[in-house]
Amino acid sequence: MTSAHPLLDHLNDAQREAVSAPQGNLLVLAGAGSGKTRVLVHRIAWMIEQEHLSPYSILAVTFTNKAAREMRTRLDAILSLSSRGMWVGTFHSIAHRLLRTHWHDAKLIEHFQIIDADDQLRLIKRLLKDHGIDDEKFPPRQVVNFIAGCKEEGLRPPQIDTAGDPYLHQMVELYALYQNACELSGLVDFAELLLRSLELLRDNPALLEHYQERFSHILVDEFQDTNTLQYLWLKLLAGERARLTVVGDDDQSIYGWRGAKVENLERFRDEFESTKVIRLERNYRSTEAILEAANALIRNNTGRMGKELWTDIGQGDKISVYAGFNDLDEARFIVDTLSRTVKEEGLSRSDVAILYRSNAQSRVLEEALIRASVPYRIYGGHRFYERLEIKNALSYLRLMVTRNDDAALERVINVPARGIGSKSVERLRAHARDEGMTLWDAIHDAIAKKTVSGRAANALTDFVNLIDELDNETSGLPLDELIDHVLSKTGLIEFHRAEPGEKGQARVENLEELVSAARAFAQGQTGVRGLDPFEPEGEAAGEATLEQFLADASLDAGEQQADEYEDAVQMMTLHSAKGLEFPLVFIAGVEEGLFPHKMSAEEPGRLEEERRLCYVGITRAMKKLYLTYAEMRRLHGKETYQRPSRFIRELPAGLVDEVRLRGQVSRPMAERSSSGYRAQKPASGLSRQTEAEGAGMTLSLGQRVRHPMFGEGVIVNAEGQGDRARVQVSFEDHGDKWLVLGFAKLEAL
DNA sequence: AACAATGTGGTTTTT
DNA sequence: CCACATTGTT
Repeated sequence: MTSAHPLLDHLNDAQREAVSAPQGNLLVLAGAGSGKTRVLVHRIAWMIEQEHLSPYSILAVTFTNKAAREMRTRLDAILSLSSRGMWVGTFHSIAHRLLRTHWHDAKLIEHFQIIDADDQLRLIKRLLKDHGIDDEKFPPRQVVNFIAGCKEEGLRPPQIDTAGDPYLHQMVELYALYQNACELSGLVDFAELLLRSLELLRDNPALLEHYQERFSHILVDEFQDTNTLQYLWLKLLAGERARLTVVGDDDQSIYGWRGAKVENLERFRDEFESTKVIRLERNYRSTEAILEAANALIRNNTGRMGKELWTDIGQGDKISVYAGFNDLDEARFIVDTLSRTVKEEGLSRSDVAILYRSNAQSRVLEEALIRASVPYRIYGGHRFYERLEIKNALSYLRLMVTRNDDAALERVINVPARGIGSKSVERLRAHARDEGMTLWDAIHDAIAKKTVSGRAANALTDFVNLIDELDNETSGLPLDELIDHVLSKTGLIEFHRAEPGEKGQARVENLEELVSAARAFAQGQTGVRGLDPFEPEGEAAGEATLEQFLADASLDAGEQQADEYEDAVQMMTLHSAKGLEFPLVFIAGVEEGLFPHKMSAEEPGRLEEERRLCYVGITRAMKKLYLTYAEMRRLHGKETYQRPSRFIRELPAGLVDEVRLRGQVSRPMAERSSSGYRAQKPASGLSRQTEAEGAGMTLSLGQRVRHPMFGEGVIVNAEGQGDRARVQVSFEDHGDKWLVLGFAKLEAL
């Protein structure tokens, strides 16, 4: 087919329609694997090349830095002119940019710093202690969530109606205290970035007018993940004139627990003028079997916007469900199966993903992989910039930029130990609180007024001198040399090197990595900025500043790096798997209580989110999908009986191939009477039966056996010992099955 | 100020 | 069971 424009080549009808839709508000409901990024990128290119829009008037918003980078890269690849001048970034990075540029109007200090969840938690803990508030009644975590929740709804303390509820009243009080502390220290948290920038625009009509005038076209990715604040932010920025293209999938909304509002999709359709809706339902990723299973599963949810994935790739293999005897058996099965498949199908190990609901599940799987010498890579866990040694280093750097950064100061005032113990810090805090000043100022004040002991005063003097000297000595140095100097002069390198075992070594390497990261940042950063009349003069182009580096570190936690070059099996939670695809996928622990997780099982809304999570997992698979579960699992140290997840039952029977039928193998029929699968642990009856069965069985390959349900067959494989011994029997009418000798009623022939 | 003993709780986490 | 945080001990 010949297209009107090369940008429309190799697109299907729906994609083409989305790319070339006339200027106006557009909602693209893009199913998994339907080429949504492609559509987004091509639409932007279309606007520029076909409709002669300036890149300067386009704003593209994503949730992750990775997505932003990918979009920029792909744009530059298809665009004939540079995408410079176009804003592409995450909600947070764009908000940050606005605040940096207009810090004064935003009522911030010029060198404000960003604090992460960890800093936030520490700050809250300190506040609770300082004000003698019971941290049992007000768990710090909950307080942090409450504050973030309020901000995400766009609420400031005075606007919150406590309705006479003393608990709520206290929470709001804490919110106010926390906010005060942040203001004093020049700290801004993630939610604050957004709320502040919204308030900045709302309260400065001229500024708002400027940006509304500029951004005539706004595009948003993963719209189902936006929260109320982000929605309001977009709406404000868009004003009456701008045209929005938003892309999302209500069926892949899995961050509701973090404030994301799927409803924003419908809200957008209803509130933005004459929004056109286009569905991308053709999937280029998975087999029919996988898509039909996913479709069937998600049909159990209510209130969907409606979408059915389809493909012409072909039917493909059925989905295999494996019932592990226990979690170890489940892991063994996964490792055996993936090793065999990689070998037989010629896959790379990185074509294989093992997905799970919670991180705790990775352990058993890891051990099985190690035992089989299969290289693997785990995503998630601690990110680079969140590591202790890195945060220590960054805290020194932050103090160099902003002495008032209490969060940073608290972290490193005695790291490495320099004789400023908890008592001294306690006293300083009290001093700071009484005088309404920051810790940095309190140190000076206390020394001047001699309210600290001589020894403490000396140590404190050394500390403030250290920071000042660092600042002076490094001015004008390239970023990496600057950091290198700070690391050695503060003694951080030595401090971490002295830590016992491998840990110290690893930490030093991470610190060295930080220096390299700074070097890379400096190289990538030079001369990218400029063009914006509202941007500050001077420092714009030229060398990367420490401040820019710190902001980048806060807003982009850094890819998980570790043996990136080795071909390894990919392990991650279902949440982190969103957006990825793999030829071979295992979803482990598909059990009631685990997935859906017990914390989410009662509330219908949360259960539906778990189901969407399962949908996300299933649609990651391109060619073959395995769902596995364990009938017995070690959870929190004790053995628990697990039931297969309801999600397995929701898959059409015709698409499912039970690798080993649950129940047949794991428990004798007699044990299953009383209360279904919650049956008590098989006790005395088990061992007796094992002996009886075991005694009569001669275990040899090729042995003919009879099973009460499957009839006659031949033993083709065996493994294990005692009552855990399992044999693989090739039945005449039922194919191959693994049976546990201790349970299955096999009769030698 | 470092270390052991003891207690507690244990989804998911783009920024 | 195991990772952590807080308490008590030297």
